[in-house]
Amino acid sequence: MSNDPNIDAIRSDFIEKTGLISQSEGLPRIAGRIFGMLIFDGQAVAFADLATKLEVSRASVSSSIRLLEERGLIKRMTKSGDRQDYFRLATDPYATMLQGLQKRTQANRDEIAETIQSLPANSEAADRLNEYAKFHESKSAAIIVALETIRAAAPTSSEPQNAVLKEHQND
Amino acid sequence: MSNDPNIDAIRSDFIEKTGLISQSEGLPRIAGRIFGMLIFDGQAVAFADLATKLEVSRASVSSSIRLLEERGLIKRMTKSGDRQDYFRLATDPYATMLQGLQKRTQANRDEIAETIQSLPANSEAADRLNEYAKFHESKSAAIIVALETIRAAAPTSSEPQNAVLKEHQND
DNA sequence: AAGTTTGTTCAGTCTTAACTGAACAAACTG
DNA sequence: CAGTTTGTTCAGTTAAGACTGAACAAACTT
Repeated sequence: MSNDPNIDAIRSDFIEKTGLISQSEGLPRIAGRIFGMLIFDGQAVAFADLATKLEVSRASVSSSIRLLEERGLIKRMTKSGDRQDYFRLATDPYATMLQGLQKRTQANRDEIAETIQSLPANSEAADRLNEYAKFHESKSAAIIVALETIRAAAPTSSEPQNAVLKEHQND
Repeated sequence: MSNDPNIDAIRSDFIEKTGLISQSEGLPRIAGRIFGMLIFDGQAVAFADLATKLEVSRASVSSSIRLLEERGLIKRMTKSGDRQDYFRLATDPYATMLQGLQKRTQANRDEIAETIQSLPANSEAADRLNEYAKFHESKSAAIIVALETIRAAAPTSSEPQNAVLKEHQND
């Protein structure tokens, strides 16, 4: 947090926003707030600080962290001389989010395509199911376009934000 | 339903799939099943049949129907000589779904843009928030592309499926 | 009129998942 | 070694919203 009370208010506000947005995308609200905090602060944040500043239990932090890690949106870091884990945004979290969304959309399309395949050849329902499949298909295609846009526009800075922190090797 | 037990199984399967897909998109499962049933059957389905065939209460049908109507995904019809309401898919439900998604995405982007505006000019957080805003922006733009694709590809048949049914004028 | 069919509403139940506190294991410190 | 800090796990609570049954109003039928 900053020493400017005004900025702190904006920050809290932003964190709440990301919490709500993430919730609408199927993540728990706390995970969204963590994500928002990492965006706003820009530096690696300590595990304990996440719990303290967001006023949630360590258990909640732990499980939300796990979700965000699994989705490739954040990275766990360590700091020599400090036993705590630190977290920062992954290198290109937005591309990764889009990629995940695209995969799920494509999976939906494939499921519908399967249903169509299993239909007898003359089935008059096939056309309508196909419309539905095409909907998912074009959604998927569009997300790929968005992915390319974002990847082109983001030659993401390769500088680590803090030389003392180093990537944690997990599995 | 058809008289072919095989097709009936495929049909039920499909209806369950649409239920799950819709659920992942923030609609109640029953609403998704109704949507799926309307896709598969192709004809207008009576209110009572929705409750019976999906084995859910009329109350659930009523509220899910309301959601689907509000989103512009289905239409209520009447049949002269029949007191029941009938339902069919709206003319281009997929375009409408994409439009809704696009609006919500754009609204998210705008909220973030607002936060950025409220930040003092020299704030070092601005760049990171802007990345986040651009993510939503390109997602929104991509959905518009999908919309155009779908609208171009769907010169939707203008023939009513059943001459006896007529559009219900609601408000 | 009384009775029926229809869809909605509302209060309450049920389900699911988010969230918590406490117990725990691992890694440290003294 | 005993004691602390750290993150995870697990059992249980809480909260949100999906779903139901019953009461209801409106539009019919007889």
